Amino acid sequence: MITLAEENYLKAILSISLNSDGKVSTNAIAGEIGTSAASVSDMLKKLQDKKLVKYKKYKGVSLTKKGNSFATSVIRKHRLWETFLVNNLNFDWGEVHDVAEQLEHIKSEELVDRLDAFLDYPKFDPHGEPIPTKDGEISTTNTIPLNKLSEGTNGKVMGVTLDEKPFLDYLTKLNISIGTEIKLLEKISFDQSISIKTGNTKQHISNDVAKHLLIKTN
Amino acid sequence: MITLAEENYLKAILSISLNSDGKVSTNAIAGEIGTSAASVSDMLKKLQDKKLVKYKKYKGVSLTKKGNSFATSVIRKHRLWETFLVNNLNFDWGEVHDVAEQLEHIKSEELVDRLDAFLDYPKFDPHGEPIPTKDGEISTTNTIPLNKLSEGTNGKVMGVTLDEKPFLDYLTKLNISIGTEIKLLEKISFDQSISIKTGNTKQHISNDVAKHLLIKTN
DNA sequence: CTAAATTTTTAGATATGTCTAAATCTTTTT
DNA sequence: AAAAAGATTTAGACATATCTAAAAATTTAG
Repeated sequence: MITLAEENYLKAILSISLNSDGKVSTNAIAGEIGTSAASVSDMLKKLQDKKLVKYKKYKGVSLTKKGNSFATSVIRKHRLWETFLVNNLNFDWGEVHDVAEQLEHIKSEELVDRLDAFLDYPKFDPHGEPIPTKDGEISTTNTIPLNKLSEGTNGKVMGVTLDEKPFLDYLTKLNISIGTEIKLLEKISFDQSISIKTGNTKQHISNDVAKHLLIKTN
Repeated sequence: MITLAEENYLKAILSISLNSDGKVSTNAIAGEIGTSAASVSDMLKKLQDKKLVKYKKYKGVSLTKKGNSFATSVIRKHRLWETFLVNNLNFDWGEVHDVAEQLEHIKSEELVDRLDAFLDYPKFDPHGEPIPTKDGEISTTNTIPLNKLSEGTNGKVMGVTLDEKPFLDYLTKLNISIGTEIKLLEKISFDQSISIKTGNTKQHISNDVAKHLLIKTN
């Protein structure tokens, strides 16, 4: 049996490896989970024993096929539950993360499958993130972060890559959500901040915000 | 913070005290939870420290107002989730217990309230058991167990008091569910088994089955 | 290419919740 | 009312998952 803590470690390792390449470091995991490097070290040994990760001391870690499958399944559950919370229980997209973090650990294949059917097999969650299928496939989209666009380009917001309330609340305040049309007006080289136009409004946002907005160009 | 194990103990204590009076014994709790009397003893001390139960060594235990409130809340969540699973995810009434045992521990007031609204404030769960309201009120019904009815009486099944798959599957096989009209034909004094008529079918069931069927007489 | 800085691991504790076996208290039986 | 039976508690372990502090390995910098 896989425990709740183990599931969280696997999910963290998968998250990190999706945004970087090569082995995942102990410190990166500690940062992601919010625990000490010592605890991570301990846990990596346990995950190794269970054949969920490949781990060499001081050399970082990577998921085995089995570990990847568990991690993907947790992400699938998380995103399906977020979809349910927003679509059916009328939660705001900034309010669902913490509850979904709990719901993702409910153990029942049948439940996940039926929830998926109830939601009519959604492909993306309320943040525009792809929902892995039952077989673990994650659809990719040809989107790029807003901060990588060149000046004068038009596009549409397809997703956000940060699921934290302060960030999502700020986007709501800026009138930005999934589907919003955005034109990149100007990039300031000094601090990488950018000017954008949404509707008839000109706004200025930091690079930290822009890098978490996934854009599909027109 | 109240832990998952503590919630289960409180729920068990409430369940037992609803079906008996006076203090709840260590052994009864051990039986309900499926653990040893020693573990129960340990846990009762912790619950006492948290002011969730009143406990005197060797003298049994009872819930404080605070403990009762937590326990009722867990039962509320359990029954709301069972309702969701049956009504919306098309689970059979015998399949929902184990999943609901997990879902009942999800921590979010907001989630429970919104689920309640989504389900349109149901008063009874799929087994006919009353769902406590947000303020902890549990509606009572004037039903009696089938084995307490007198011969010749007609009535309708309003609920079952056992949420276990083998029992519920057997009822399904007997064509008995919530709403079924039943006439008690004969009580056998030897083993307290009874003959009943449902629709045009005569059937014979044991006292163990009959005592878990709640009947409202016509 | 050594020395300092950083990262990672080990060692030793702590908290939770469980267990078995033994001791103690309570209830029942004779 | 003493002995036996039953229920409950204590004592001592164990597993999980965490922590801090110290040690060891690796990486970076001069």
